[in-house]
Amino acid sequence: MSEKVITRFAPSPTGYLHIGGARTALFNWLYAKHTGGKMLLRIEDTDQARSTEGAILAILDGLRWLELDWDGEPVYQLARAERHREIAEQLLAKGKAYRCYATAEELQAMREKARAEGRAPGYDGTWRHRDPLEAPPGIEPAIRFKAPREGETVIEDRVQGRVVFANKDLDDLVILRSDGSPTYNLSVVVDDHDMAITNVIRGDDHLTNAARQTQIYKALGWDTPVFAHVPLIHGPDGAKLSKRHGALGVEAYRAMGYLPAALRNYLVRLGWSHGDAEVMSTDEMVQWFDLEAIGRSAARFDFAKLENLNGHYLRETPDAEIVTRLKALLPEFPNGAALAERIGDEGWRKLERAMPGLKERAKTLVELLDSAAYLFAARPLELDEQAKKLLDTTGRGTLTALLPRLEGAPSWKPEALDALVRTFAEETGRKLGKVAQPLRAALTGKSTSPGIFDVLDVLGREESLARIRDQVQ
RNA sequence: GCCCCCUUCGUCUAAUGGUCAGGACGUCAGGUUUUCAACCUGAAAACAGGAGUUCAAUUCUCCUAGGGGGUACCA
Repeated sequence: MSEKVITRFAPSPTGYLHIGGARTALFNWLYAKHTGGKMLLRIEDTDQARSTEGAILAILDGLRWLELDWDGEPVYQLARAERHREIAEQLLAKGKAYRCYATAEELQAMREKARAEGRAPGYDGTWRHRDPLEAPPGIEPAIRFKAPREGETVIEDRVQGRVVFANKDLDDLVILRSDGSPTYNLSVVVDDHDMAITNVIRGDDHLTNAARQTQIYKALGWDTPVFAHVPLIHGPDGAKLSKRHGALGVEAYRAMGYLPAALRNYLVRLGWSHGDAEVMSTDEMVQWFDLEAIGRSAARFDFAKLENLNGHYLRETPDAEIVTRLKALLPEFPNGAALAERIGDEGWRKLERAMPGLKERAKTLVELLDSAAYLFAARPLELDEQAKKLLDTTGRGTLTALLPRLEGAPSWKPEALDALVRTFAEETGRKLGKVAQPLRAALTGKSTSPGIFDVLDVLGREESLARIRDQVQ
């Protein structure tokens, strides 16, 4: 009878939900779904100086946007400090921990000395056996865990394999600060135990912590969860992911116009694979995901691949949904409010009708909206002097000269252009000689390249295309 | 410094004690397309280096180099 899997995602709210955290959350979520278990969420806010309410909201928002749901209410670690303290006292009572009266300066000196001697820098255990009566007055003690000094601590990691640490390299870590607040390694152990976590899936920057935590589990007589330490994600240059690269919050990816499904698909393939499968549905991911297939080396973040994937998902997304997402995205643009006003209901309708032509050439929602700018541009268009001169003379021949200018000068074949103008005249019910004005109104100059076809898309692309083909032949 | 982890095309990765080392993104060249995009076809592109084990190593072992993580009264 196998226990039901319970994973957890445990971010510390000191910033946004970054891309590495998002992948960790995804892996936890996938593993929980795959095994029919649960994923819990724990906010590790014990660093009160760095934790912020805004960061908590950003993380919850990010998870929701990525559609990674968690079970139950989030657990706030800070609220459990009393319980952590209780366990620290228990350890103290059992002689598995002790009070340490060393000052910050003494600790500093200790580290330097150890380093100079080529030993692992760490607490030397001075207060392990020393009589508390010798404690200097006025110093509040911290409580240190009495780590084993001999032998080794072994972690059977589902990703990293068997990792062995010599106990002599692991010092007596502080579990309760002199101000009475618990430290990370204690809180994590107690919370994971109390929350009945069966699988800890996290970044491999926690590998050493896993060893220390294992020691604490043992001292407490608790079973350790199954560990899986996944490699970190690096920037395009191979260095640690920083703000300079892709270490943006997921909300930045949303703002750049990526779809959650695309981001999930991209992220899951970073460090994990299932044969040659590249594009996979969430259901497939859940079905195929497993910890053993996670690689052991760090992966670099590659925007080009994300873009490609996003374009793929964009093309598969229903038009109406794209419009909905665009509407939701608009407020995040610097000129969002103004743009929203300019578009209006009519604009959204036009946009949805033009969608088939628009979405197949955009890689992101932002690009898509950008290329649709002609639909909502202010009229009349801004034209340069030469274009105006040409317009003034009107007539079909002139239009032929004008259009390429509007287009950013693609090379139109005369007969195709003629057909286009003809089509446009028909569609709009104008006489051939009077097409310039309305066409000018339909096009929008400024940004990007509107593309005559996009105008036709509004009218009904398929039909227009067919007519042009007929006429050109 | 010390401890731990990693190393297959530019990038993400697959596979294997004997393979033409596979796929995807990107790149390049064609095709299709009135532009762009998409799409189709094709091409270039990798086992970090050195020992050892073996009839045979990309695959197993060791060393070196390089990269990464940790080394707090941060998480």
